[in-house]
Amino acid sequence: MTTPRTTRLSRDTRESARGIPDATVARLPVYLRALTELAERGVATVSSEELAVAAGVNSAKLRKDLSHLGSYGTRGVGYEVEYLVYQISRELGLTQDWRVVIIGVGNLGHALANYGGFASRGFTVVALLDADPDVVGEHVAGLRVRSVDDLEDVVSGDDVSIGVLATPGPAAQDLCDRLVAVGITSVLNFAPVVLAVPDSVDVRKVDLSTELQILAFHEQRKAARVAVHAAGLAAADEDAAPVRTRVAR
Amino acid sequence: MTTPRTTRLSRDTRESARGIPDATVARLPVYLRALTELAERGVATVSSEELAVAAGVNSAKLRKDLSHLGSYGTRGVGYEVEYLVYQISRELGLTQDWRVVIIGVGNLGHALANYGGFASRGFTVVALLDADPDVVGEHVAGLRVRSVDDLEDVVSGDDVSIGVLATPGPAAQDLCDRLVAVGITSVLNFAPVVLAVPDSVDVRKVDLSTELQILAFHEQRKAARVAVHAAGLAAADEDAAPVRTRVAR
DNA sequence: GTGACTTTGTGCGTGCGTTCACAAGTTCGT
DNA sequence: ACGAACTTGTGAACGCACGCACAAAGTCAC
Repeated sequence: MTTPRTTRLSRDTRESARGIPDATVARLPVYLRALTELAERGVATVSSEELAVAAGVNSAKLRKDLSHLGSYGTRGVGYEVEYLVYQISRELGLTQDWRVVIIGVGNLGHALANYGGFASRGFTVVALLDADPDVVGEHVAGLRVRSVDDLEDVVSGDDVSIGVLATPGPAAQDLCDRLVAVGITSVLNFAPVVLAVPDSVDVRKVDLSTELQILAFHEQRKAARVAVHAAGLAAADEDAAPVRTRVAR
Repeated sequence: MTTPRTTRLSRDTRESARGIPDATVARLPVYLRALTELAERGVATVSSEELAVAAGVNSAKLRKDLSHLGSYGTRGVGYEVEYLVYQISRELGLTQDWRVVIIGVGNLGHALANYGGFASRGFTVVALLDADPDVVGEHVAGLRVRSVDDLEDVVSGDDVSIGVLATPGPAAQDLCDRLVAVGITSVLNFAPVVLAVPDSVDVRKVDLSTELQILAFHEQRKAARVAVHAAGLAAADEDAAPVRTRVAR
């Protein structure tokens, strides 16, 4: 979701050779994390039911997801943890190192640069860029912050494939355009804007404010339901009637 | 998706009177943001097509989404921006103030506490909690960081309805349990763990590492496709033959 | 080797979400 | 007043995803 959810990731809906459904891909990292934990605890084998509980999904769904990667389980036994970790990692492309550039070293950029989860999974932050001259030159997470003016140099020179935008909203589209122009094809966007990119570029958006608003909606609905129950059905009818007038405006 | 997807938000699938599909709810904040921008630019009226472009969705989908809220458009004209902003805000529950507590004031917690998008949309951070004695007592975003020991006091005393977990993974489940115990029914989880909660509690998870891994998958697939094309169809056929399984699977 | 037991892999029905395409309603020019 | 142009709201078709339920395949005890 997704959702949070996704932006333009299914430009090619044709079921390709190893066509793994997007919904499955989105869950693989969760499985991977659960499996890694199991491995660290020394667990050698796991059933779909156990893993499903750990990942917070239905066991049938888990099995179907894994079946898209191949038949890596053993009936009557389960899945070998280490082996499955490797297979999922390979499928996700985590057996190679991905070079990442983070643009925007404010509060969020700091957090991202220091986030251990990146480095631990084959992602290497190769550069931090910021537009603020006061920030440029600072050392964050072992890297010297460089100016956004160097964007083209950094991305072209080094073999960077993923750009992370942690800037204020207004700056994001321009920087995104520049990233795309230098050949970046994957962008993780934390700025509160909808980025326009060519079809060949994948964008995923993470929006804190959006998530809170979705929670607020459900929270409100829960509160309303309780209120209706408390007030009885008569009150609910009163509410429903005026809504019809509102349709006519 | 997206994507960052959702955890157990459809416990009650029954299409209620105002039953708005989850997929629609997830997009309303995006529409709201686009509309707010238009309003600030002084735009009075917008067509579904224009708004759809601004929000990065299909115009038919946009119209269907909005139709779930009621008939707020005018045929031949479009939607009145201010009015639509109000209607969506009301539907999302943003006309009331939601009180939020942030737990974990590390890099990410700092970023969250200082994030303008919260306050601007009816969310008030009423407390920051941390387990680290060195952090407790610091002032962040105009609030004094308090100890997690005060969690129960803070949440019960004040009328807090949403908890944000920005702690390391291992601490999250315990803190979540305590939040639930004191009556919190909505949790936004940044910790890299799958939280176990009662059905009555909504959890949304934001996972930076997951997002990057999904991007890596697509990036890898793009690279693979290019490689096949570059190698020519002969090579592709060689591949295809053994993978006749590819067709029949 | 055989039968009881466990667990995977998947065919199938169902429901949700997306998109098309068009009727219904509104404005504008003449 | 009327027709052309526009735009919303929605019926209907389609496709994807989920989850049930079971056959296939393996293990274990004896």
